[in-house]
Amino acid sequence: MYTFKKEERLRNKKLLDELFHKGSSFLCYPFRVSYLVTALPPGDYPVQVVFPVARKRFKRAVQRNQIRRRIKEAYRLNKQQYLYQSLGQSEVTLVLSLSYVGKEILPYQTIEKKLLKVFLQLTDMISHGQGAANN
RNA sequence: AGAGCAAAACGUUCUAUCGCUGUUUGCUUUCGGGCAAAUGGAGGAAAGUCCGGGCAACGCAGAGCAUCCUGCUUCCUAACGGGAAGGCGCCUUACCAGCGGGCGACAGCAAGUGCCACAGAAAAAAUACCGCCCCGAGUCAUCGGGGUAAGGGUGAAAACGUGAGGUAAGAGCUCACGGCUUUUCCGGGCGACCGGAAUUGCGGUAAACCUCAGGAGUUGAAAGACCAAAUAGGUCCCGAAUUUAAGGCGGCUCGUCUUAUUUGCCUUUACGGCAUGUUCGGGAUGGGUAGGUUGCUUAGAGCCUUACAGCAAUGUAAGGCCCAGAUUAAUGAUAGAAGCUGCUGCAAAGCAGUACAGAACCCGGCUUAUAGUAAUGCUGCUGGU
RNA sequence: AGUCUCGUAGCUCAGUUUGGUUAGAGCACUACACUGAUAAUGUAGGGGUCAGCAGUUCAAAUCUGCUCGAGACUA
Repeated sequence: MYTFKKEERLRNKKLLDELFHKGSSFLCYPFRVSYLVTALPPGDYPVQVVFPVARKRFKRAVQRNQIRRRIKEAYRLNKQQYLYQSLGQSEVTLVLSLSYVGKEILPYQTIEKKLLKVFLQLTDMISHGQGAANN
């Protein structure tokens, strides 16, 4: 349930390129969210995700690790309730990237709050896009 | 006792909940895996990439030149630009000596070449502004020629320093003492070097060119080795079809017309066959790409303890131990408690802080960052003036 | 993980090879002149920790070491 295994992480280089070239994106501070609806056969997990933190913004590897771990933790604890359920209704698979574009390291509670907002906005856009395609 | 400097060593711990990843064992499986349990999971610098190795691929007859690096001696080491001990120089109370402490890119400028701005007479085989001395001229103001580096002044630096002799005035020109230096000899030391005697000489600069001595093949795990599906193309084999070139026209993946004169051989010609070229289909083969396995992480220049050798760096022997292995990249998040430091407070307690920083093939160093602890040493001692 | 280059005025660059006299050039900025006014032009002027810290040297932007920052390359 609250898992985060290899299969949930985006590990394919080609898919990653495709995501940034063809995918849609929006900004929800402190995240820049890119996503792509794929035609992959849905396995156990409907979303493959990656959390990039730019070296330009944070020089030290320790800082980047800290941010990435906090985002990962927030994602792990909340994805089932807020993301998978709403996606399960529309039966799509997603490739997702949550880029951190903030200038300082935010505390965990703030990150979690923002991430929930991102989930809300994302599911809204997905369902809207599906509806438009059907029409 | 406090403060400052140097500095070996250390550089948080525990509990709960939810996770990530390696290994082992068990169970299970649709043979891809899944589940459960046990157990391991960042550093003193993992950093900078400044040196040195291992390892790997490629290259390689030998010698010289070029380029780059190192530079007191001996030792340690797999090796080093690292370390240890020693020598020498500088600093350490007003001076000297010895000891103690700190620092030192510390071979050679007496192999050659170059450079030393401005100032100053002169910056190196020299030179004369003032001054000093001699000679000549003179209208007695001075002028001309010569000698002179002792004095003035300049400069970061001025031809070794002090005293005496000497001289027209001077000058290592000569002598005595002293400083550094070359060569030779004697003594001590493995050696750098030290002490003594004689002797040669006296600007600086080699992080200037250079000389001498020693060293360096190139490229780095994105090195390299292997695997088998899919896709595109290469080569070979088999089968089928077809067979020159240029131009024009039309309904333009094709047909037709004109010209050159009709791919080569067998054959009188046609048909046919073989070769060549093109197209299609099938098979084989080796190479490349996304991917996977390996290199790779239990067995080494490994860690801990003890003994011995050595002033020490370090070595030898014995016993014990097994200690991260990710790959869009794990080693965590949250909450609470404790420890340490500072402030407030009689106290209880409260508040604030808890650094620098994240493995990526592996080691040995160096350098840099670092909250807070901290063994130990020094910040001088002795003698003489 | 590895390799290499660069850092000089507000901006773009010289100067670094071979150390030396006041670190220059263009654009930009300020003042004045010209004009009814602006632009252009002319004259004058200000503005530099030569990325930082040490060392060598009489003397360092230049030579040497270390640090910081920026950029490029190796698939």
